[in-house]
Amino acid sequence: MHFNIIDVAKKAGVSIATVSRVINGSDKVKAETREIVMAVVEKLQYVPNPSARGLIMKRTEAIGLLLPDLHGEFFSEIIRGADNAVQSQGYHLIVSSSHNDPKEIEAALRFMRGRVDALIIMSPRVDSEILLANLPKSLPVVLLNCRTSNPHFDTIMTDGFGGAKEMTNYLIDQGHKRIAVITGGPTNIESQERLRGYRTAFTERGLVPNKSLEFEGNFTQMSGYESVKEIFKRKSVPTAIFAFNDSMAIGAIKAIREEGFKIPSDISVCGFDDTPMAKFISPSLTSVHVPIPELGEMAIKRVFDRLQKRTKGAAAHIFVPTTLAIRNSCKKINTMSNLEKEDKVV
Amino acid sequence: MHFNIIDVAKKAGVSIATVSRVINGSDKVKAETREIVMAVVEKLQYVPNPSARGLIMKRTEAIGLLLPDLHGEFFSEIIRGADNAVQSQGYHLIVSSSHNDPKEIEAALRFMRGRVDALIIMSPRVDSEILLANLPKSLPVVLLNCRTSNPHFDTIMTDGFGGAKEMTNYLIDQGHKRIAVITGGPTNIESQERLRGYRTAFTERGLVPNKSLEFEGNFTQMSGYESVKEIFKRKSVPTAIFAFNDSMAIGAIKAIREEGFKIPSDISVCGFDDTPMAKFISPSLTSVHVPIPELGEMAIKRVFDRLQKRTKGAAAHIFVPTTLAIRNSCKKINTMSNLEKEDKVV
DNA sequence: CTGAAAGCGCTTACAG
DNA sequence: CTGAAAGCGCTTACAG
Repeated sequence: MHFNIIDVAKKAGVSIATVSRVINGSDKVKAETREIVMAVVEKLQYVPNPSARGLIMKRTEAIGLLLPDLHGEFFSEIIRGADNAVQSQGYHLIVSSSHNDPKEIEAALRFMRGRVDALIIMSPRVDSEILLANLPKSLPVVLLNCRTSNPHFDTIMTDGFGGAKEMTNYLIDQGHKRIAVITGGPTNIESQERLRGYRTAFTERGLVPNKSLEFEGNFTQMSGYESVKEIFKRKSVPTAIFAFNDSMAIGAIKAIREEGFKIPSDISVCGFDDTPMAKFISPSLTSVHVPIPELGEMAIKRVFDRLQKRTKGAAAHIFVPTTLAIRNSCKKINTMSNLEKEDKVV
Repeated sequence: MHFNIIDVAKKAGVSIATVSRVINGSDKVKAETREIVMAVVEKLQYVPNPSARGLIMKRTEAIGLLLPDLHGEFFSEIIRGADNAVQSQGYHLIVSSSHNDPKEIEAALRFMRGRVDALIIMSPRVDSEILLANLPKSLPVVLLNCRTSNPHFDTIMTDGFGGAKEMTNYLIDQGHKRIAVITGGPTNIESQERLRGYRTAFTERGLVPNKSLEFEGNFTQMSGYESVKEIFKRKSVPTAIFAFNDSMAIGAIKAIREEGFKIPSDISVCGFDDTPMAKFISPSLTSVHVPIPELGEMAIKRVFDRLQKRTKGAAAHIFVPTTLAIRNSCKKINTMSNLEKEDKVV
């Protein structure tokens, strides 16, 4: 049903070697011959078998992208950036997602092997680090926001520590003292970094971060919502809530309103990532801006550098700074009115 | 650097045929032999070359998913549903996105050919239909929300017409007469269906749909925002705005508020798709519920049915009904107060 | 400029 | 139960 190179060769009256040369744009083919072959290729809609090609050329023209999850806008923005960058090079992206436990990651890694020329991995779970060590040395790999103990790989790291610290400082500067955080869980490296930044902001000012204000979420809207419900069971409510991503912030906002509080006048809320959604919700969400599609682009660029041997040297470790996107969901604290609220909740 | 089947055979002291049998779980291998081979496989971390395998077996254990775009939560939810279904069968998903013009679709299709055992295609752009005709007949294909003139393919269609009609009727029942829509553009089949549903709701009641209330968006938040800005330049403001997806509804809400109107008391807003976000924003968004991850799952299920020859017969055409998710962004109209608003805007 | 032939790494009848 | 050999569809030195 599919035509192969022999069919084309026969129909064009040449050898398969010549067909191959035409397909691959070799310059040592007579123009006339090329035209004959091309005409047959067109007519037969011939496309070379990628397996046969991959087998002999050891090149697949595909880049693998391994993603942990697919909730919210964050990962689709990563894919968007990566796909654009890849397509501009005539390559293709093979995305594999929903990998949260080591077994699945291993299966995905095995699958990718031999099917891609390079790999971009986002594996924020700490315990999946070991798997990465098993990757063949010959395969260019870029680790995106992974724990970075293996210096063999190129890495790109968002400054989660700095971003969270800056945001926390911003809140403290606004007079907030009781600042709750909703994390992304203890095994998530990005969450760990952000938590470290949050705590450091306090200690650098001689304050003591209050661990009872650290709540565990999992980056979904629902977990932001539920964490806030949890927060409101406590004796005193914080004046600000810092969710470690925008999805949880949105969930938090809903819960806060259900409890009868206004944002930002009663409670300030901020997020992390600055997904496209952030500026559209109301109040518009103050968030730590991460250049998300650019992250995907950078990873792809780095991969192509490796592939084209432009960089044979040591692994690069790129550190991506974050900025504060200040909008309307946080407000300078009015100490008096806040105390009133706390009373109300007891 | 990579070991191949010959390395394993040598090290295990058997032929490559035996290694192959062990790898593929053939039952005609002595248990003892199998163990020896497996031990070597483990030690060498041997993984069969997928190109060689694909070349001879004509099976890749991958399903292709062709997506038009990647904005918002809709497509990532599709991927999520599909990936889950695929993984449960030991298969893998190859996602290719950002294909909006026929050239890119063609490139993606060519790339997929030979790399996947089946294909799921979302190509809502009308003019890309021709490309699909060129797909090899031997490849199982499921068309997801595509124009469905080619009866050769399996199709899955969301009831955009019915959903939009139902929503429009709901708004009319609430007393709305001036209901603006923000579409997804004239070449998008899903938008066309929804627009048809919207118009039909009016005509079935003996009303005439007002074309000056149809605004063109492109499914992004920003286009929802800008469409509303456009709407407010008109002499009289509608009492309800029906955005053809949730992202545009969220953009619309922002713009409406900037113009000083309240939702839903001044203007009702509703969306389409019912993405996870919808219930979390405020006011919670009334939307046409589409079972998004299930759409991905259904497509995969259908593909496996084909692959396993369970269904050799004619193509299936699955029609997925939608339901109304009524929340707090739409309100029964108060005619008086609305007239006041219209005056205010002139 | 073109063709015959080797070889990429696997699977699978075919013998034994 | 196991091995030798053919063949999947391509590319690429090697001759000519």
